[in-house]
Amino acid sequence: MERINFQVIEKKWQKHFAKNLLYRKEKKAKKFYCLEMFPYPSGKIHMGHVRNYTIGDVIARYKYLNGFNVLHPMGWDSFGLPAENAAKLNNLNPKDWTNQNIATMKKQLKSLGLSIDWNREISTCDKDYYKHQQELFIDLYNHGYVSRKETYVNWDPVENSVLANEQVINGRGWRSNAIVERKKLSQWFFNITKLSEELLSDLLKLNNWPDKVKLMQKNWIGKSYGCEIDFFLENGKESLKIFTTRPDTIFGATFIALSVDHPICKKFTNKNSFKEFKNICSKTGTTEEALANAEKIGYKTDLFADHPFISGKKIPVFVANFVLMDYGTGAIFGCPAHDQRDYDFAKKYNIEIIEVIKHDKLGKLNEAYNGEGLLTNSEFLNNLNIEEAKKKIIQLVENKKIGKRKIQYRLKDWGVSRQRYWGCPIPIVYLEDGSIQTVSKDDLPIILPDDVDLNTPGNPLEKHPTWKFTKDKNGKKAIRETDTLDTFVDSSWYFLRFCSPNSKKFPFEKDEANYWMPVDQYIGGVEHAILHLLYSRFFMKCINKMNKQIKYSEPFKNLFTQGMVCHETYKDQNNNWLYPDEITKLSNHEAIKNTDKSKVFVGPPESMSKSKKNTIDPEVMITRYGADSVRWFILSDSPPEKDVQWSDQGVNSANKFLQKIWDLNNQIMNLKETKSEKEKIKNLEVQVNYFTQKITKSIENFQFNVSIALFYEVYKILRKGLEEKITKNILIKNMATIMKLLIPFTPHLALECLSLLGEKNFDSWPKTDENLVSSAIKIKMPVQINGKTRDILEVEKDLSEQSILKIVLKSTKIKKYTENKEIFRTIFVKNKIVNYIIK
RNA sequence: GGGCAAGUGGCGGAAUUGGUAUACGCGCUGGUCUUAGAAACCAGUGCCGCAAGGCUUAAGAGUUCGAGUCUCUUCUUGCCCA
Repeated sequence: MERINFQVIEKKWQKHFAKNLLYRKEKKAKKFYCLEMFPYPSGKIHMGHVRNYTIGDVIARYKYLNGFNVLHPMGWDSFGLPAENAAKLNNLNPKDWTNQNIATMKKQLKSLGLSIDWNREISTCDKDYYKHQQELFIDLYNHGYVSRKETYVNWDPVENSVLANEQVINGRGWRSNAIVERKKLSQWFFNITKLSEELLSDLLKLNNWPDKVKLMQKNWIGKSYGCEIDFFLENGKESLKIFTTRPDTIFGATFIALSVDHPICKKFTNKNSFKEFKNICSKTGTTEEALANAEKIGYKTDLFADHPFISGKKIPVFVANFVLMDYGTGAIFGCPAHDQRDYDFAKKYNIEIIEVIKHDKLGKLNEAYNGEGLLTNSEFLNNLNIEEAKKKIIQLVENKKIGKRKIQYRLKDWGVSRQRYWGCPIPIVYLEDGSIQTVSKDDLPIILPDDVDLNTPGNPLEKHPTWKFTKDKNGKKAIRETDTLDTFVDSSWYFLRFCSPNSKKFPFEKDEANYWMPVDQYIGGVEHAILHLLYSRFFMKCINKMNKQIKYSEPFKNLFTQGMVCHETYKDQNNNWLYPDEITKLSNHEAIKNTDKSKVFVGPPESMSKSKKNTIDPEVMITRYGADSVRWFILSDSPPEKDVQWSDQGVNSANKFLQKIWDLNNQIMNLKETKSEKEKIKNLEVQVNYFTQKITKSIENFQFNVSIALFYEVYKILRKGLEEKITKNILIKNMATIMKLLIPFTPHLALECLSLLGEKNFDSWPKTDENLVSSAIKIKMPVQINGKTRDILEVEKDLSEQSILKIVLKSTKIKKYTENKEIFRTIFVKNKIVNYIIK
């Protein structure tokens, strides 16, 4: 068997891909924008990238072969903290480190044979990119989508720096291990909450997004209906506006809790006891989870409020650590019987507990009850269910003019300030009189300085000797904003930039954006289900509103979330992780360490990560087996939306099969002229047509693992055709059909085979002859007795019940069961099944 | 604690959506070739049984001529939110 040299043909065809893009000359052709989430240039590509970009490549090539004008670009999400850390470690500039990684990874991606249009490559850390981002920031600012607010951040006192929520682990900084504090800082925000309702309701339009992702976004936005109610303080002049989603429990209200930042707390700021309390509060983190798990503590004020529906009832006012100023009104009423936090709080501070919802353990409460039930102890609300009671009480509150029904969202504004160097500078200056100005668009880009000191803690731009000193539009002294933008901003509009990546004037050219957008197929990991996708939707909506010439308000028409790539983990006797090539497997569950032959503990497959050392380097695999084999394997073993387990045997067998295809192709070409009967020819053509249909359908359904199973089957049919010496031209024609179907999966091999077969047309998808298949193909019809299959008939399609029954009568297998028995019912479903019910 | 998925051989997984369960691949077993290994090829491979046959889609019930697929209960495992 002649073996193919993958390295040689892959290089050859990759040169071809670099010149031949997936464009149609006719601009009239229907467009298809295929986009995979762009990578962070961390150093080398990993198997997750291989899977993501292979899936995208199959779709892009398939659409192209079906006549679409395809946009399939790639870029780099190249700002972010890892570059700063790596730069410190290696004594490099983040820019150099990043660009080195980009060069490496680009070469690796090319070696996969992806159909990417590299002319459109963008990099978010490139000033030509972030210049336009600064412009967008100014536009958003001018349209009221940007604001500056004081807010609490996670502050690492050792690093002198703000931490993102995910950088806080068990209340400590991920790097310094210092206890994280809450610190109030002035930060820039994108006012995403202005569009909460639209972001929620437009989810209904996204018919081709996974339900799972839509649900996650829905929960994240968290729309709830509630009520604001004024509680008057004893003096009768001042009132506290509280927000609640459970107004039905108002008769169970036994205390009021305020956020430490509530305006009324100014009354106590001089008291030492309050200062001390506030200080303790600042020690808890800012996440919802941190607050939920933190011990509930309160500060009892000397204030009392009047219960709005029970005359004469006084309710104590507390300040509590679990009430947040940026949710609702910063004040709640506590109903300990039916809210666990309130219950914990009431137990601790000896507050009255009144149950107002009937349930099994009424009167014997040992935790809050928040299930269904009828109202009790609630005067005019008694015996209503929760929904009825909510309606009635809100009506009364509105009648009494002490509050109103209110819709509340869990979604918070998007804080975009980062006290970091390696990010997009914010185009804002501060004047000496304290006023704030946006930088003139003519002065963009504001370029990051190269000469920064990353080795002392704190914000590098702030400490730069000269960078921040500048002048405003009128020549007045000014200081630049030294925070940079969250890197999620960079990825919130890159899909628009790809439409016209070289535009000097605009972030994107309107005509190009209107032609290519929305993205027809977006592919990426489910880990971006909430933030990245929500922020991108927000940007698209803002751009649509700010500039009516952009037609679209949703960026991604179809979304596909692929699963992760997993591998077993290995640990040695000392509990250290081992790389797969440091061990030798003896059996499925046993392995030994290569160095000292000691026993290795084999762990279950987990998603590949450097920390667990269960990674496989794609470059090594591509060198060993070729890109086509790696692509083939990564698609073959699992449905794309599920996790896949990497297996060396799997990729090896992929390689073997591709060798067989190559061998078959050669044998067909080397065949001496043959001639066979018409019957055999027809049979082969029917089969190839049939598989063409099935493979096409499986691609449309994103079932690439099924496509691959079908290729194995159709290979056997062609191989049989060769052995039966079917007419050479027919074999060539049918082999070429299958090789065209193979282009999206293993483009190098498929194109090499096609060119040897003498095929000139490389860019159309095989058409199938539906009639040929349906008229010629015999179907297998199971014959059941009492629902159990007893025989399988091979019959022509569309036979009537009568003709089928005639054939059934001849079956000895069936006779055995029907002899001397009464058939009292026959079920016949055309082309499907016959079922006799006998006694 | 709440919500959403999912559970099919030794393993990854198929099943034209209610109609042959276990396609295809891996692994395993036996054989051919080879000095040997690798590779290649042939045959077998859900379970029980010598066989006829019976059983089998996490467990149990239900609807149906017929259930992996629909309904209910229970269990288990993931993911998201708390």
